[in-house]
Amino acid sequence: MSEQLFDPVDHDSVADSVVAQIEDMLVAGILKEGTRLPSERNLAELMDVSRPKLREALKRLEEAGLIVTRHGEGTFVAALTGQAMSPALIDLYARHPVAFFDYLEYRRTQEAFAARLAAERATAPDREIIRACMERLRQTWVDADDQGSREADAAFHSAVVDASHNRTLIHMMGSIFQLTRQGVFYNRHFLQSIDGSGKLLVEQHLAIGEAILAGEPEAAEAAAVAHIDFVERSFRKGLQAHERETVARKRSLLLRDGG
Amino acid sequence: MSEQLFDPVDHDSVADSVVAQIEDMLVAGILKEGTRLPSERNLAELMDVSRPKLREALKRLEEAGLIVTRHGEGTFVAALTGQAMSPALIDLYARHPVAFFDYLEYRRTQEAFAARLAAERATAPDREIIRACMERLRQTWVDADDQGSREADAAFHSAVVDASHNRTLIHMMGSIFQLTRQGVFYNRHFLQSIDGSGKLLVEQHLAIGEAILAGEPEAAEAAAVAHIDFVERSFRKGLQAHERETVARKRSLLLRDGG
DNA sequence: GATAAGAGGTTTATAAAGTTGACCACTGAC
DNA sequence: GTCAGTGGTCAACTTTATAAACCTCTTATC
Repeated sequence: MSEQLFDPVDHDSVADSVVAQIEDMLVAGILKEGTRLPSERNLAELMDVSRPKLREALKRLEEAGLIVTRHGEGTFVAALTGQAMSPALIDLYARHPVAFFDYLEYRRTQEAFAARLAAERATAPDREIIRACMERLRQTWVDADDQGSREADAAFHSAVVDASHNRTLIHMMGSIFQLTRQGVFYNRHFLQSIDGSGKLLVEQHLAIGEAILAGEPEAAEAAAVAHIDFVERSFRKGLQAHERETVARKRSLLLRDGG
Repeated sequence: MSEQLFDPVDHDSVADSVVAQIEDMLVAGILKEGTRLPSERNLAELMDVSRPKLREALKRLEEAGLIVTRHGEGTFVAALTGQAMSPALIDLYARHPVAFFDYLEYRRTQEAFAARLAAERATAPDREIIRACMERLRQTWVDADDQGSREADAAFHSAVVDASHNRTLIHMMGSIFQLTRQGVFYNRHFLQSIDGSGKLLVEQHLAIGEAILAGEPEAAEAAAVAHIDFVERSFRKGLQAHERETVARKRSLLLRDGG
């Protein structure tokens, strides 16, 4: 957190700007894996930069694992997802908070679907696992065990998806949980923005679990949607509060230093 | 609207970045009129730029009427508001869409307050003027007269504030209406984002007016809040739709050019 | 198999932008 | 009148970016 009223300017180079734009297009899904980029000469012209500077940017993107260049053939978006998201894509997402809202939007529909199917199809072993996860969620909250809570959260959602017995869903959600498991969005700022203590989160997880165990598809779906809605509202509020804090701090700096 | 998949990079100079940061601080209310900026040597160090480049930026801000420099004394934020907002501040606000939300937030409370007082205190002449404004709103909508609608809108809100008989409120809202009267936010994009036709807007204005004429403070206040809430929701939706359109267009460009 | 076009890869010279540092003039406090 | 701190100006140097030329690889065509 800066204590300064005036921030140092970015001094972004031309290559920095090119990298930023291409990364934004990757995050937004405009550029998908396998896509061939325009030739270097063409792209340099489109982006109004010199070819050496464009090449500098492309080299950095290649070193980050986001693109591949082939001598004599062209430049392509690298394979970013498969069984799991590539480290390159995970790192990219982590540096783009806006991706979190898309991530939640996707998760909302997928997890509502998963919760509904799980309520209909959970087997006895599925129920055992879900029950165990629920207990673990309670216990790690009581123990104020952050790392444990994160693992319990991911285990719970994974168990719900497994209980849906829909292979495609299980497969696709594997990549999504990669983000959660590696703590991409579970950072200090995020956790603080939610309810202070996290108790509401635990209760929401338990509500989903109980609806599944009771075999109530509508209730399970509604609880899953409510959970993700809550997370999104909290996160948005946290961002807005952070922005206001920054502005207020700068205002107070001005008063302190004389104005 | 760009038809290109890749946009030219900004090529912002160091001076551009300095100007942008200081303008942001002016819009955010961090730097207020009369405030003395740090010395050039100090500010250059804080912002991590050379002194000649800082001076280039300050010169542009001075030419824009936002700051004043005095040889041997220092650099100060110019007088930006008084009876009315300075052209410099109006121009600055126009270039910062985020200011619109603050503007609406401020208007919401002020106009709710004004509507309530107007319902309690409107005299017979006040009512005549408000009635005439309501008729003008209806007529300009029927005639599809955009310019007339804009003028009728401002006249109506101004009449409501006048009917409140609170001198401070009348005085303060004068500057706010400056923005509306000069069409700062009533641009094509904004009008399109609201309901397509604007009929709902007219109905909301009439609801406020009718509550005032009927002498119902609570109803007048609620109608004013609902009106501003509607405008804000519509504008926010318009911005989001615009962003999605841009992303979708770039995606379709990729498919068309081969991918 | 040879050729051509279009791709990526490298290097040099030049131009543009930015920084460093020194000095001048004005203002206000003492 | 002096001094410190402010804005104002300018030259020399460094860094960044651009333009242009050339090399090497790949693929399609004949």
